[in-house]
Amino acid sequence: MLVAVDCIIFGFDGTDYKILLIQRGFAPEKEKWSLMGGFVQMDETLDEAAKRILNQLTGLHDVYMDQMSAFSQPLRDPIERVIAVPYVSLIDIEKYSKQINNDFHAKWFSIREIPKLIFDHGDMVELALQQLRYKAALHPILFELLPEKFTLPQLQTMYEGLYDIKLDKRNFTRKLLSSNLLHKENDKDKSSSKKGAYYYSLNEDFYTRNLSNILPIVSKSDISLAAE
Amino acid sequence: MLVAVDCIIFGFDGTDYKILLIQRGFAPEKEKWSLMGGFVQMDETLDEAAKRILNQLTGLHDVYMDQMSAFSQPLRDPIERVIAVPYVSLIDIEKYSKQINNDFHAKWFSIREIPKLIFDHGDMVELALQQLRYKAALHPILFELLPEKFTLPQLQTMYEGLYDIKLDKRNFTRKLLSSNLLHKENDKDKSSSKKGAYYYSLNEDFYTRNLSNILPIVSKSDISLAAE
DNA sequence: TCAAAAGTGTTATCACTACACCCATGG
DNA sequence: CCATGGGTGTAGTGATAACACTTTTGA
Repeated sequence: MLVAVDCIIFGFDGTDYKILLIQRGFAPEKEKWSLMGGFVQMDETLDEAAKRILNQLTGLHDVYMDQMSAFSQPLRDPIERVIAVPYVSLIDIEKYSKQINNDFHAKWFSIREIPKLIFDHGDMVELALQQLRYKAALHPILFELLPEKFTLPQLQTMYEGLYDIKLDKRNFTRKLLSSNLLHKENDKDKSSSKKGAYYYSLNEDFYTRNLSNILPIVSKSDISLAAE
Repeated sequence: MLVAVDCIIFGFDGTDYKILLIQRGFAPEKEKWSLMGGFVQMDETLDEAAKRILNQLTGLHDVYMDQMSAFSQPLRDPIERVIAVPYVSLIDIEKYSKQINNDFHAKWFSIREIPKLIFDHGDMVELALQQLRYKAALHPILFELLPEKFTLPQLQTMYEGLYDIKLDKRNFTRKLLSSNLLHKENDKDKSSSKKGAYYYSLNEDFYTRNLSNILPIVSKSDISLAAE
């Protein structure tokens, strides 16, 4: 029996959530779009395999990764029995584009326009999104999608996009600022307005201490449909 | 590479949380205490394997089961490479004792007195408990541990035991009753007091609809230490 | 009759929601 | 000078937390 790891790699470009897909260079399903994946080697853990595979594609290290439930339908891969363990990763889309590895013909797709994927990769993506919505409502993980410095309007757009909701600017700002997660910078981002929006950065200490704590950003009613 | 499933089976006896362990009848680690487990067959999914293995030991069907993250240290099993996928199950301890299968020398252990387990099973149990605490704080899953009819004091003891906290009886009652999860029966349980406590049963419809929704029973501060 | 557990209300505090105007700037 | 997006405060409402006495009944 083989065990594989598949990476669902999320990015956010300021407007849309994207996932990174590759075009398979080998049979079966050559040329079809697929998640980046690979077999687990005899001397590595699943986490190590996932890191290795993500690094192969993106060149990135130290990326947020989260193991999902295994996919184990006996016939999910028509050639042989492969149990797949998907990993959700969140990356800063800008960091990636600097380190791109073109061997895999990778491309970002908006999550609203995902092509048909091989095997059960489509289900994996759907589940990954559900889980992202669930988890992001309780824990401040979405910061992983942003660059070091970001603005409050960017942050808000990111949350609004994930749940397809409108949030109140004032309430959102208050909640985030009172969370102690943010550190205000002195400079502004003027790319999207004339006035400019102040940059913020993560309070790293506080962030790592609180990643596993419950710290809801959106309200319960917004996530009820997205439960794990 | 082999893939195995291990079952962490929780029960609650009215006072303590217990897990069901077996005494291994074969090498390696013969006679040592261990989780009930088994290899995944070529024609079954992981969920099916977990159900099969749980049924072998307990005789039970339709049990709450939840897949955890895989354990994949290359040397976790000294004989050969086995990736283990643990499953948390919650069962009504009374139902089990009626259907006990003695082939496996199974025994309930209080979670405060768990013996040394083989391989990394001890870590699995610890992680399972953490996850149970996390999940039970957000979703009404602990009912799976109780018989059809139960009392509010029982329920409260169960929550208090899991988090090692004291809850206010009035606030707890109010929260549970306002949740719509419970249906009051006409009879009382007189086994633990002279006055007797009314039995309640689950509103099944509402329960299944809301299992995946967020419905906190204990407060955030109680679960912060137990995050996934 | 009394010991032991069950049941029941009220108030204060805190978190969440809704809502509208002024500010700064580049063009 | 004006169009555009950024920034800020307050009041009402609902949820949570703290708190103590009465009821029932078997022994």
